[in-house]
Parts: sequence; structure tokens; C-alpha cells
Amino acid sequence: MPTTSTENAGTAGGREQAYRLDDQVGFLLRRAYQRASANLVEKIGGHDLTPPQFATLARLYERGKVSQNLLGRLVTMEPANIRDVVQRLRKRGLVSTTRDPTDTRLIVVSLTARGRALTRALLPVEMACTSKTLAPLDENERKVLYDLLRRLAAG
Amino acid sequence: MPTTSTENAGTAGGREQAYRLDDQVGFLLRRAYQRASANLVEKIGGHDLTPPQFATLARLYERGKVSQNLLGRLVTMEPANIRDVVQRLRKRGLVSTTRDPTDTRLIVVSLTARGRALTRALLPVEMACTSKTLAPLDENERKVLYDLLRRLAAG
DNA sequence: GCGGTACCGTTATTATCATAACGATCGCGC
DNA sequence: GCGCGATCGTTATGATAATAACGGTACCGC
Repeated sequence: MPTTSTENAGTAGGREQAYRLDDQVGFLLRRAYQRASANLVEKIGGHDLTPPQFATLARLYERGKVSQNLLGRLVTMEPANIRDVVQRLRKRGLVSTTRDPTDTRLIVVSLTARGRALTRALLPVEMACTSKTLAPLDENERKVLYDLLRRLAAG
Repeated sequence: MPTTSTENAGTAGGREQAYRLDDQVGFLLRRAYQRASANLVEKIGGHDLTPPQFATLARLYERGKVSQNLLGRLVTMEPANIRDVVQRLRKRGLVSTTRDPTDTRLIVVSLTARGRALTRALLPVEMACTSKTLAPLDENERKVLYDLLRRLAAG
């Protein structure tokens, strides 16, 4: 039978697709994320905020109070992980938590005044950081990149 | 003066560049990497190999024996991190380590016979995984993505 | 009502990852 | 030769991640 996928064709006449680690998307994505993350930490690290922590604050800033579980989904973190992040932010007085009265299971997370002020102050900083990370690309290339990454993330 | 960057212009007449978390490269890259990583773990996780572990094996497969420190640079891992990875792979008999006689500081890492066999067997698996991750993109878009990601990672 | 299913939060375990501080060795310059 | 900066590996600490297992709660069908 003919090859049905993009796999190599074994001993068939097709040219072998040689393996190279530098040609694997996962490896490239990891390296690119390392760079972007380093840029953010450099600019925002003075406030002891990691990229996931800032993403959590930014999401709360956009959405207002949401349940801890939904918040996790909004920043693609597992329940166990968003729990830890919320806990750290709460210890620093940047977010506060209450129980939803109509659904006792839910922990509702919201920004404190301090958290909102800090987040608002740092939004332009992260935008500048994004610009710095994207510096090697021109305007059109950035648009293309965003489109491709969004489609990859969506699966 | 006219706006000189993509920054917002404060109170000036320019349209404000609104912040959106979903428009930050770092966030998009993190999500895309999560997807790629999940795909790899799904296919290769049965062997209890994480993406960084497999990257390490693949690099050794490509390069032969190299020092632990250089190996770390070849997979973009800090000395403290590549140390842990090498240690785990060594405990499982996939790599072995020796001291460089001419430079006592260096720990030379190389694949064992088992490690080489396992890596060789898994190379096509990761290539298939890369194809799966890239499934939403056509051939030309993949080339563009690779170019953009490489330039981002290079800084 | 009631029972089962689905969902939420927690705990535990394991692996990444970055940073800082430290001892040991190498190699260059003088 | 010899010292001193640079490099290599290690340790420690703290944060991110995925997974599995568990108890508690809500909701839906009957």
C-alpha cells in the first residue's frame, strides 16, 4: 500500500527525511520561549513577578473576579499549578480570595487595590518587552507569527 | 514629536495600543510549547522520557561524546539543570560519564549501547510528533514558522 | 427526593528551569 | 614558575509544570 502519512517510507524509493534536533518544533518553541521569558524577567523581575504570575494578574485585570479553576484555564495552568500561583500572589497581597456563596466549591479570585495598581503600572512594561522580543521581525512578520502560533496552540 | 515606536502615545492624539494578554508573544509561545510538549509526551512518554531528556539524548546521538557543560549549551540548559538530566539518564543506563584526562574539570557524557538503540528507535517517533504538532500548517507556513522562530531564539 | 456523574480544590510526587554562591581546576600573562 | 581570572561542576533555593489520587460539592435524570 502507498504511504498514508508524512512518515518516511522505510526502504521504499522515497528520500529519507533526516532527523535533526534543530528541526523539531518543540525544541524551537522551547528556545523561543526561553528568550521571551528572559526578556520579561529582566524588565519585570525587579518586582519578583514571574511570567506566569504576571499572566495571572493580567487576566484578572482583564476579566475581574473569576473562580480559581477558570482562572487556571484562562492562563493554561493545571488546577494544582494555578493554586500555587494564587497562593503566592495572595501572600503578597496582590490578590484576594472568597468563597462563592451559591457554589461552595468555587474559590473566587480578584485583584486587591495594590494588585490592580501594580498590574496597571506593568502593562506597558510587558508591551515594551513584547516589542523587544519581536525586534528581529518586521511588522508583517509579527502578524504572520501570531497567526501561526495561535493556530499551533489551538491544535 | 511623532511617535517613534509601537508604544502608546500617552495623551497624544495617537490611538492607544490596548494591552491584551493574548497579544503578548511570551504567552503565545508558552501555549504553543505546551501543545508541542504534550504531543511529545503522549507519544514518547511511555518510555518515561521528557522533552528535555530526549533532546539531550538526540544531541548526544548527533554529536557523540561531549562535556556536560557543552552538552548543556547545545540544548540550552543551565549547568545546574543539565547536571540533573544527565544524572537521571545515567541512573537509567542511557548515558555514561567519564572524566577527561587532559582536563580534570570536564565530565564527558556519551550514550550507552542501550541509550543509542533507544534514541535511534525514537527519532522517527519524534519526527512524527513534530508533524502532528505542525498539522494545522501547510508546507510553506511551516518553513516560515521555522524561520521566524529561529530568528526570535537568536535574538 | 436520591443516586450517580461531573466538577472543584487539594495533596503528593517528579521533573524543569533560573539564579546565586561555592570549591576546584585550567590557562594565560607576567 | 606563579598568580589570577575564567571555566566547570555542584549545591541550595524557589518557581513552574504535569500527573494521579482523594474528599467535597453541585447538578441532572429518574
